[in-house]
Amino acid sequence: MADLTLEDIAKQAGVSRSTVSRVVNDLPNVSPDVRKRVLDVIQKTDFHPNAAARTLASQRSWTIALVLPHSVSSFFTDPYFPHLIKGIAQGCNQYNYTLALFLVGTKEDEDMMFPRVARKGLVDGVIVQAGHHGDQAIVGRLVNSKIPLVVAGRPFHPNDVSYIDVNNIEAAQNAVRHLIKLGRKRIATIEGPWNSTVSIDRKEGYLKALAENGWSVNDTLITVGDFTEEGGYTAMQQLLPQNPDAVFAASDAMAIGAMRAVREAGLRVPEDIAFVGFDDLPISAYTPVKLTTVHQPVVQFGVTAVEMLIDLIENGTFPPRRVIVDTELIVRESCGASLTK
Amino acid sequence: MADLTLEDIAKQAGVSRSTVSRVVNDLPNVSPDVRKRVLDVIQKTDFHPNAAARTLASQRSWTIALVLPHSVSSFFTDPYFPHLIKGIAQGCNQYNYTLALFLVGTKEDEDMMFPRVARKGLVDGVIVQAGHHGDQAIVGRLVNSKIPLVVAGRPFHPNDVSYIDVNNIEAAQNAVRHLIKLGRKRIATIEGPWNSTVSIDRKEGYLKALAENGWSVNDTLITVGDFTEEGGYTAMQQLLPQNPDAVFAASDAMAIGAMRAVREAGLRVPEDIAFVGFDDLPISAYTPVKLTTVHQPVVQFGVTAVEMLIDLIENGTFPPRRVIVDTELIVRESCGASLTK
DNA sequence: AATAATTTTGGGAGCGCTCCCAAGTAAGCG
DNA sequence: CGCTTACTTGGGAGCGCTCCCAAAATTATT
Repeated sequence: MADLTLEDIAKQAGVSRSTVSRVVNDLPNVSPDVRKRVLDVIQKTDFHPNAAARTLASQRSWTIALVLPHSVSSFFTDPYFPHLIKGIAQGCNQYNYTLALFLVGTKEDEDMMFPRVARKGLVDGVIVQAGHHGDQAIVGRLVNSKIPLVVAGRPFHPNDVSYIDVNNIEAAQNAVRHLIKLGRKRIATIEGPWNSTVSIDRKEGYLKALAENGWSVNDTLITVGDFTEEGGYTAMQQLLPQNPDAVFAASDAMAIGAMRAVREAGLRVPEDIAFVGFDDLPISAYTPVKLTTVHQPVVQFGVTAVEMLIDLIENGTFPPRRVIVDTELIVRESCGASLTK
Repeated sequence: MADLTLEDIAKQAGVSRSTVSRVVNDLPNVSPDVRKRVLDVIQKTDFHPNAAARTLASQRSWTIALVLPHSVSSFFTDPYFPHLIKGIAQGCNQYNYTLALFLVGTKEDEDMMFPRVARKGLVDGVIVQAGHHGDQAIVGRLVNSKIPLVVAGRPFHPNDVSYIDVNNIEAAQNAVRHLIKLGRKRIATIEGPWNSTVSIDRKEGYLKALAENGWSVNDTLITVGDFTEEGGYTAMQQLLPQNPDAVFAASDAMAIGAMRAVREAGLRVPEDIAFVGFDDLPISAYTPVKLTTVHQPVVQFGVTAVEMLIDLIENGTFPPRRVIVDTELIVRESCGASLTK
């Protein structure tokens, strides 16, 4: 009931503190009967070793930090974040780590978070969500602090940092390839804002798909949104006069907004204009015309990020590790695949 | 650069370990010039005290746990969770606490989480999201462990536990009152599942609003959903033959599904049937007919939960504290308020 | 100027573990 | 049966802090 220590358990089991420690940590070289006796006492007394003492003595906290810069309000609407959190929490559970969460909204938040994460004795390593230009300051400070670090999403300056990212380029390329294969000729894109690596890569995939078919790029078929429904709507209005017969949107939210613009213009999806989105939002399966989109395995992504980080913690941070995760194209109605059957 | 200790700083500043400790912890009884000298060394060397050592010596970790049972998939779609996390993270920042996040999906997760949270030296207190019947086991174990605990959401057995909840009863009552004031006569409700206190309370609010007007309850105007869009749609189909002229839905998702059913039946919102929802989802401001709904101050709710917990940590857990947070009715189009003008 | 009251400073003890080394015990082998 | 080689066990030292108490320095009081 009261606060027990190793020594208390040792006394009750008639052994030494060291032996109890060995049992608790599941180390070898303890005779079976002694181990059992100690285990019984531990069970009976519901003993749990003090985490702080263990951390102090072993210089390992078995805790990792997840740093989420949430300047973007998409934190509240994009299911990416809950899925990422779930994946990372799951990875932590699996490897017996505790997860410390740092939401960084303001510079003050950052200054508060930083010493905690960088100082010894609290966390063994850090996963930081980056990929937006505004996150680079945090990433830089983290890199300088020499703590084991995994960046989720490709950072702007990926030298010497370990990161995990979705294969945005190939995913986008596949999406556009799919539209080409379905016979679309004037394929437009609504890209994301310039300040994220995600946008940059998805656009590159679009361009590569055109290039591999020997198509030239038509700049009037390229517009830029801000990853929101509104942004997609506005971008589509600019696109409409160019008579595209297909659109690859760099996010589902933008695709949904763009389809709304198409509907309001009296055109049909997918007959007149086909759509492929990106993200596989839950709602994309329920839109008036169900959206064909790129699905990212976000939960698995989170688990893998944890595994990478543990590798860095245990085996050193050099050389930096890279993991690029593949995606899946979910074919539904908006691309018009069913029309050609 | 290397790992500094209090002793190192003390040597460099020409004082004792104790004095540095006093400066670091901002304690009185240090002469101004000595304090400055120590502060300068700390600044120059970028020293941060070791968290584990501090925790071990002071028996305070300055960390709180947030336990989120996420059996329900609404974790990924309901912005309630990100907002709650944000509020709690914000509260932690404000009071210099670190947040440890535990996502509990399975029984194994629970068994993993539990010793961590209950054992000394890791967290000083716990906030657990409850209010669903399935969460009661976790709440029970937490209560038994005697660790300072705040439940977010009214638990099923609220005796001797401190909790914070939204004023669901009054909020629902106000919503229904609003419909009554607008002249609606056959007001139906789509309630949530039986296994959550939220559902129970929102239904009670509905009943109270009828009662205070001397209306009798018409059981055929009461249906039950599961908080999802689909559930609302199905419930509304049952309701339609009863010719309600208004519906109070216990969640926005259900309201949105129900409005879809109304539209498909060829009826108009709000002319034929008025709607009030609950939750104020971001999408509710963009539905074909903008949804009148109850807004909950979730971020502030989270901050307050942290404040409650800190109070329990510092001043003991007895007597249990209660906080009931007020809500706001957001009047948009679906209730028909603008029709009567 | 001497004493008392107060403030500032230093150092020992201890928080509850892990890690290392030495001592003790059992097993292996000619 | 004595010796080497394993395995098992116990205890000291130390992780880097906080807290307490006593010593030293400063200030107030008569």
